[in-house]
Amino acid sequence: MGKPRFRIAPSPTGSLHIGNARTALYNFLASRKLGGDFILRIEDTARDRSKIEYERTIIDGLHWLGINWDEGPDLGGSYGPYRQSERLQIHKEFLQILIDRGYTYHCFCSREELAFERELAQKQGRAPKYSGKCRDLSDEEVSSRLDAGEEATIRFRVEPRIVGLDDIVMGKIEEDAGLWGDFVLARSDGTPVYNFAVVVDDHLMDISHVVRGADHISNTFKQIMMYEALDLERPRFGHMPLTLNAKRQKLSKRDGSVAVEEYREQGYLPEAVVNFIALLGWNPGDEREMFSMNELINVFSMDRITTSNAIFDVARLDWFNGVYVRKMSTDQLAHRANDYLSDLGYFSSNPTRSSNDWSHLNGVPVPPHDWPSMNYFIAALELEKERIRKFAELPELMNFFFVEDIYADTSQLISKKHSQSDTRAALVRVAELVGLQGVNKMDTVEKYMRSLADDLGWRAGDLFMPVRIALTGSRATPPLFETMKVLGDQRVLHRLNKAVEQLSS
RNA sequence: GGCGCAUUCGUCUAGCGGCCCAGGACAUCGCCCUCUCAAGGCGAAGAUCGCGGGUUCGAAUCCCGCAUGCGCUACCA
Repeated sequence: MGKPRFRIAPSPTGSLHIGNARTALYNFLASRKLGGDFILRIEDTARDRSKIEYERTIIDGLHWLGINWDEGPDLGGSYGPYRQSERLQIHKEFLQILIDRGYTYHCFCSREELAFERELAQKQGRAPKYSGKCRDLSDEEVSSRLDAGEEATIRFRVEPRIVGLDDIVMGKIEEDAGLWGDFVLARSDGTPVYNFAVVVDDHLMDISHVVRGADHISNTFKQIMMYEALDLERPRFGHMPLTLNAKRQKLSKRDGSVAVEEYREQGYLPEAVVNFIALLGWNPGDEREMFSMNELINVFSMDRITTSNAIFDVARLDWFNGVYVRKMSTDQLAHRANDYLSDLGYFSSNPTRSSNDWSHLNGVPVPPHDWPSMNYFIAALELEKERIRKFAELPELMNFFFVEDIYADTSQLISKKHSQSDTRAALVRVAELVGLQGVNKMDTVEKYMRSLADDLGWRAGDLFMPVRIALTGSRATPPLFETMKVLGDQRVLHRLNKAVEQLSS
């Protein structure tokens, strides 16, 4: 046997699902850890649900996460083609082997007939398995019905016995094939069914390890039987537990954010998503929990994959993301945030490009003005950095840095402990102070502000809050004086005066 | 209904016969820090290890039942 070869075989029936991403990640990690190959195969078996644009989304999503493969529809490779739909001929050849060896038979039962039988069985409390009605049709009958143009599927003759496997994560498991009934290998239009195609493809692609979701366990038993009928060496199988939603069901499209794309859109960092997902069903055996992709490759091992399903808890993802945000250099963070915001049309370091402004967030229609430089953005971001959980929060958090006029609620503007006119007078004095001192000397501004509060007989906090509201429109902001420094004299004065004006009426 | 797999704090998990009347992390709550919000520090609360039987001197850990959950049960993948 050659080197370890892993694969992921998503079907392009939707964008990259979080569960698929996790399966991909584990396969990727295992392949890198073992110095093997990782293959992407698109399971697009000619179906109404498969769409080529989803293939693109899946590839993009995987790349975004930092997962790369050695062979795939986009890269090629010596085991191609890597789209299942392009392997039809190959599948048919292998199907012919099975037919020649007598493992199959033609089935003329109609879908309606089958559905009816299934329903009946359900109603009577019997296992709904195929009756085997067409199993022993004579060769003459088969060929004459075929000649007459009757449609037929090809079924696999299941010989009742116990099928067992030694699963990488589940251990030894088995199932009684006697319960199955003969299953379909090829549809009446001649196209092979997934369960058969995987076997052929995995074999031809020399896959050594098939690691996939536990929802494939039943399939695996059937596939094992086909490997044997085809007389092929089978790969090692590993079935990993599923990712469940908060209602403890298999994560599905209706659960909202199940697509990796959505997390990207909400401004999560891919390294945080990877870290979080890696720990959903696997752990290093000690209490470490922060891992870069490379560290994951180093410590990953398949025998530490958990056996029970895990619920996807966004709160934990949020925490991971916050940690990564804080850990990153502000420069780097700024570039990432900038890209994110630009994509949303919010912000561009190139002033001529965007016509968007930040002000729609509080409903005040202010035209864009004074387009900030990257340095200004970085300075502002530096202050917000430890308050960010994901980039989607950025506009709300940083809004006040970028609009000309912020909206300050008059009642919020008035110090809780003091009257409107007293607050107004206090703000006038703050404005004088700023006008005199300049906001850049932050340390002294703070000193002066504190002594001003003393003069007024106010507690410092009672003075700072109205100023904060006047400058930012919010009660929750970065430290006041640093914020003033970033805003600069002009903005600070302008806003202070506005607030004074507002309090005058 | 049948079959398969799973079952430790709300969530992710550690644990593979004595170190566990169960450890860590997220979330929650409290305190400290503090100009607000965060971040950070400290602390609290939170799991009769799904239930019932065994085995054993001793079980979260092994065995058997039951319950629950999830998955599969298609001419879907």
